[in-house]
Amino acid sequence: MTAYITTPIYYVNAMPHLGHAYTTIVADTYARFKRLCGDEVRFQTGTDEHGEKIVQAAEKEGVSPGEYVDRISAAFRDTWPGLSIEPDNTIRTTDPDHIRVVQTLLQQVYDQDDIYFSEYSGHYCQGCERFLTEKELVDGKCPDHQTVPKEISEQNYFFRMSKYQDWLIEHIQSNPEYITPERYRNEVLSFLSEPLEDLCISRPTSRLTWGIPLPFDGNFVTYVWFDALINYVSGLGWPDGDEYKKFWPVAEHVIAKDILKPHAIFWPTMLKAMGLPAYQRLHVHGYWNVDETKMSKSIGNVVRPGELVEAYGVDTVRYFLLREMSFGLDSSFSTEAIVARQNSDLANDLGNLFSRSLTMVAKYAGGVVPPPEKDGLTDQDLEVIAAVEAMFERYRQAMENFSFHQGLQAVWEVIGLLNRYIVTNAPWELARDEANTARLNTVLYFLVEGLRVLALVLRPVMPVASDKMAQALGLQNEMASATLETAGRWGVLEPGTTVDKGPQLFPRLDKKKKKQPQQQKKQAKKKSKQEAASVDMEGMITFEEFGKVELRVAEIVAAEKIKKADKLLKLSLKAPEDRTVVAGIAKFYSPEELVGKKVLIVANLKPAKLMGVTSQGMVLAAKEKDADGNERLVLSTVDGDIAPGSRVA
RNA sequence: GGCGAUGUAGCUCAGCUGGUUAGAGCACACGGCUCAUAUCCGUGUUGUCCGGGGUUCAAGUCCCUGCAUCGCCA
Repeated sequence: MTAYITTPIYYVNAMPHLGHAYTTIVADTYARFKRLCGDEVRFQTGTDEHGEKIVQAAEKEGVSPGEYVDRISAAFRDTWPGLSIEPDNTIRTTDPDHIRVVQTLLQQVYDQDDIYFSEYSGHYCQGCERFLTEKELVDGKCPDHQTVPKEISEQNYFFRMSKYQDWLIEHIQSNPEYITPERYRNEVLSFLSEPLEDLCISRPTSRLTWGIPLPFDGNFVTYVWFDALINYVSGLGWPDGDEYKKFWPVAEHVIAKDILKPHAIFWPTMLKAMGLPAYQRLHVHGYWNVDETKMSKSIGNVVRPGELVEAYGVDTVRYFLLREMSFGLDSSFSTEAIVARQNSDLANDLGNLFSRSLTMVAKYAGGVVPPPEKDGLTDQDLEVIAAVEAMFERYRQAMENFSFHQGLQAVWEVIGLLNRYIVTNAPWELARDEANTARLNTVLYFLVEGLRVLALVLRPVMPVASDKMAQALGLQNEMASATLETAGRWGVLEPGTTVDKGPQLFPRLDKKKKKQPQQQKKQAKKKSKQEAASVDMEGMITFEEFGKVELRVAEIVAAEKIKKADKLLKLSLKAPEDRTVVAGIAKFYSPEELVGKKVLIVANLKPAKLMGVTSQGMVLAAKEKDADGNERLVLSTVDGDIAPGSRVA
């Protein structure tokens, strides 16, 4: 059996963060799991290095794009070893081999007339690196970048994606596992229920030169997806490479939900057009929220993988990420949560089980694994065997389906059972009377054999810890080559092995003195202050928290009702930049009377779409209810004339 | 606005095709043990299973509706 697992290639306009780490850890864990199953595995990650944003980022730093991508892609590659991530290949879209493959495939698709030349005009936003539709614009501006897009009319090459729409729908419907979890499969099918447009795949060199030239027209470079997605086959040495032949038929991709469309729609249709078989499975995961909010550079809560490892150790980080997130859904990351997992799951349950078991083997059996009795196994013994076997089954199934949290739950049930087994069998009491030696030996053997099984199944998730466990059990050589086939059942451990407890596997973290990742120190300090305050001042916020809210004076320059919404008005404000804000005041103010008023707004509120209009902030108003329960709403304003945009504090 | 998902203990979540007293982990309280990393084991508390209606002998589980949150689309 073979397996091929990939991560997306990461765009090198930013440094690696938690999200990159998670995707790659998932792929690495799956790769290790498949190896544990005895499969021949190839695991590929890499970096996406072309495009306008790269050119801009390089310019900003005063270096050439080439130098820039060398540096950032190296940062990605250097991140992986610290996370126990061991890819077989780290591809770069600037690799000459990759470029050659992209050009060959482009030419092929072009020759069969699936790429055509056409004129296109529209609003091009440089920040987004794409054309925006009329509907996306807010007051003629890009809602994300607050800039007026350029009117560009240009000719480009298009891929006839629409031609393959029916095939794709059929393919997804007849392959239920093609896109998982199911919610994303449904999302794609729902998207495909509307006609698909063709895909623009080029940029004129007048605008962008940092890309792969189209083989059939030197005035253009490839734009994004043809360049990026093809990495999955170019990295295998398509068309003649042994790797390609061996691994492409079993390809599986891991992605985050933000790039679902390119992977679930562009890529399969591209493959179809290129005459290559479809990949087997696409695994889509959610986002990590950090302390309840979305991770973002502007909020400054970006979590750096290296700092996490420094603070908690690689095994805890990997375990936490895989255990905490239900694959497919969003999850929250917080230092509290990771400390809780480390202490309760790893230190108390698993670490302590190792420690107490091996101490007893040392104390009561001279540090050598004693033989179990041949007969006379008790119900407890049989329960352990049955539980371990059931766990193997569930574990296998769960890992195979990317339900890592469930796989780990299954493992932890065995850990719990072994801890109970110790109490019910009380080896320290058996040790008091030599008549019980045979029984004591059985109990000790069962414990160590249980530990061996744990070290085995935890290998894909916590490779370093698994090595330490194997070493403590005196099985480092056996474990290195073990598979579920050869070692994944009860009773494989040979009596007579010398065990050596070694240092603590997972130290408990003192909640108060816990180590903090460097960049989170400030935040944490702030937090502990808040916590202290919250003890006796429920509901109060700190000055810092208040400081996060940016209040400004804004002048209303225009107002109009939003169709189909009886409460909402669309306001155009000057603050001092132009912005659009949707306000729920239509029942209390007419559009006409609002123009010219100066109101207070929250200027740094996350933009939100209301009835199709993107609102960039909110207008403050006072609300009251009279005795009859009728609501009244009055806009807030300032006492005196002041320039729009003035900060309120 | 269209389609879809979600809403279960203080927190994070399991609950498949409707079936006896609704579960797990964490947290909390009490008790036990001493091999162990002040760890482990046992017992216990907390739930209008989002609200409202309906189908049924029986609904957290099905249907309708409302609210909230989220996603995709427009």
